[in-house]
Amino acid sequence: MKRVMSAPGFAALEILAKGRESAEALNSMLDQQQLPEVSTMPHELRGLVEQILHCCDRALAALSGGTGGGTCKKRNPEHGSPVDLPCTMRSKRLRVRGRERGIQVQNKWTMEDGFAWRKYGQKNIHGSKQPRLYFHCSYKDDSGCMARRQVQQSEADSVYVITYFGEHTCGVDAMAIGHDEKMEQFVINFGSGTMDAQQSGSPWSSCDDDGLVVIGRHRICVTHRRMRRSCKRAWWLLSLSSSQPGSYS
DNA sequence: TCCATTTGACCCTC
DNA sequence: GAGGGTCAAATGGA
Repeated sequence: MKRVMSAPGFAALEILAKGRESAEALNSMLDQQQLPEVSTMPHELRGLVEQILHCCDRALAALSGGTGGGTCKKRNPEHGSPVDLPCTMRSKRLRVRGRERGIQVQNKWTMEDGFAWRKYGQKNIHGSKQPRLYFHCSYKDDSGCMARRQVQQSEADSVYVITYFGEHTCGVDAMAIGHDEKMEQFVINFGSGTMDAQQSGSPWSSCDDDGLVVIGRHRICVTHRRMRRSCKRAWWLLSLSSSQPGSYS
């Protein structure tokens, strides 16, 4: 996916770099225990800091036109083209050679992260009471986005442990959209009508085939019906997360 | 009718 | 062979 860097793009890069710097500073403060009042939950804080850093890295990589930072493993490019394989029985699936190492993040309140995920599997893990859930990007079919994640709830403290694999190449970075804007600022426009997402019930009923979403200063063309559906879900999830104390929206 | 989720089976790695 | 990851048919909701 080729991108052209615009002036606002450079500005966003600058802001993201600054945000990353701040997160790193916070991380080092946690390392040195300089925040005694939060020492009761450094684990969660560490997870959040790592998540912020990860998000910044991904956003920076996306804006820079790359497919991701050097820390992320790429999936086997052959995956997802089962037609190339012998189709006897159900043996047309391909697997990645060797275990991938993902980026692990812990989240206390929700498994939502702003991206649109589609669940494709669930597995009871040996020695764990909580099942592990498997998700891939909702735009996998549309954009060939190979981002995946695994979610497992910790038995002890109900923390969601989320492990990310691969990079979002779908170009829809809902995380970047949702995290620096207040819900009150969200204006969502589908086709002809414009309305405040907070005031109306759901603005999505007015969408047409040339839908346009405007969230704060961000504009996203949504011409694919399935994509609009995912956006609708994302809007609903954002509404939910904004009402949860401590959520990172 | 379309799409997301569920779930059992298949396949791979260790 | 055990355990984990993914596929894809079945199912249900909008």
